[in-house]
Amino acid sequence: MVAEMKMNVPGPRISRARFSHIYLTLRSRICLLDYPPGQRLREEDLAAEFHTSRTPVRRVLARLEDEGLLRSVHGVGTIVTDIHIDELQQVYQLRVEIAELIGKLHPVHPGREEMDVYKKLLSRCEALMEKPDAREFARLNMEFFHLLMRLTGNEPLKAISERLYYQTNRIWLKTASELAQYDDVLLNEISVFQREMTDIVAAIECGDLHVVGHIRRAHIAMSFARLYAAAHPPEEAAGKDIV
Amino acid sequence: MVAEMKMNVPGPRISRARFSHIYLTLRSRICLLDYPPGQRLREEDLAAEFHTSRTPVRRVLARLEDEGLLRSVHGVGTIVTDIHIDELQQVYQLRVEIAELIGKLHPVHPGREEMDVYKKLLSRCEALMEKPDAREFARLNMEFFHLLMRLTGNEPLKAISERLYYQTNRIWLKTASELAQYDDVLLNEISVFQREMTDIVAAIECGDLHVVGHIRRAHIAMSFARLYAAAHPPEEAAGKDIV
DNA sequence: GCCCATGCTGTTGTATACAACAGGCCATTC
DNA sequence: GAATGGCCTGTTGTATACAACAGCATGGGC
Repeated sequence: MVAEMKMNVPGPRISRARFSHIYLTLRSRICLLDYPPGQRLREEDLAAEFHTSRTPVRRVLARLEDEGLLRSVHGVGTIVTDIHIDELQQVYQLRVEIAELIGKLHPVHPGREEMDVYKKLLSRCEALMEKPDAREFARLNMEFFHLLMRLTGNEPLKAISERLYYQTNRIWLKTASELAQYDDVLLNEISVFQREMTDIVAAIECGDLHVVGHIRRAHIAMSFARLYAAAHPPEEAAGKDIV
Repeated sequence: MVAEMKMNVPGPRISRARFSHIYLTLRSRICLLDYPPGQRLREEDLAAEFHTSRTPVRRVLARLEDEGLLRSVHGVGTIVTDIHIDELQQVYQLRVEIAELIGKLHPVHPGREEMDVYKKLLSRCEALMEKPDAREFARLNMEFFHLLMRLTGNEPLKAISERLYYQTNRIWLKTASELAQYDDVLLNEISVFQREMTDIVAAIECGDLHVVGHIRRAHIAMSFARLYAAAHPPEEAAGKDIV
């Protein structure tokens, strides 16, 4: 009820809504590589696009910089940060540990209509197997993540998990786009993802949210291992050398 | 050499240093209750105090608002958030889980001079037993926390732990200041803290940083339990009712 | 006497002009 | 011809004027 009372506040609402809109839009563009690493963003361009001035835009950019997605340099520009799997190892290690807390802290069992959303994502994933598309895969991954976050009622946990997720989720698209065996890798990744979703949905239907955490943990760890292996070819000549 | 060239960059350095200074100062004031919950901060006053304009101050306030320490309301003011133990339960639950990760992820064993700092804090704690002082206790607690953070090399873990710590660490000072048996509670709390520090120092000297995490976890959980009990008297009439 | 409307005051949010800064271009010089 | 110095452009950081907003007091109407 307290939350609903806040909905009545009209003044700050439009301000916060605009901030949220710009923030989510830019974050999405960064994570889908619409703004690839190294891209320079001009504050005035963004201000014009969102029909506002630089001031609100700078608020958003400052937050994205806090989260490690941007870097503003005086006199140069605001640049999308580059990422490398080596620098993300710590984030992945933390994500692995925290993944288990979903389903452990304040577990929330989804209702029927929420399960339908899972089913819908699963069918979209099957369709993706027929017609692979990296961007759609990335979107699916993000939507699935946000759905998983609804399994816990612990708000700080949600916020932290989301922050860490968005610090790492670009790396897959970036690595994939640099790889030679693009289609093979993509198809394999989709297949793995499909299995993860299937397993997690099964675990939820069993009512055991702890298991969801374990599955998730395993998949995050394996995902990192695959990315790490792709960036560090095992001694002998690999398919393609990055760097 | 490349790193040293960046040391010559004067421009952004002073900007970031100023931001950091204002941020740390305000956060400290909030957490030491120099700015008690409900206090209204005027952006112009802060700007004058730090010899700058509202713009940089607003950057800091925005971040403190993100972290839940402030709340800006258009047309009203920027207000220090009020806190209640019930609303912090989720944060505490998360802190309990995350505490164990210190010493587990990328453990860093302190050197001799760092151990001396621990010893120095311990002696300050002993002195505090003789002459209890809530504010000095809070400071000691904060310094000890920051020292503990040096036990891990995982930077994201540090950042998250710090964020969660500062979301909760005011509640003790606030609860204590509202309590009747002020001195007794304070002395007991110092005593408990002294035991925690002693145990943790012993664990570090044994070289087992995992144990440090377990000790820390136990103490955070117990600290929450004591605060919760103080706010929710066990049915029958207690010493004093809050609310 | 009470109630409502309206203006007043003080605050945060926004827009914008200006300062500080980095990088590249070009002319000048050795 | 190459190197170096200064200028020039474009960008982010800062300061400040103005708009939007909430709360309160005050006065008029009933």
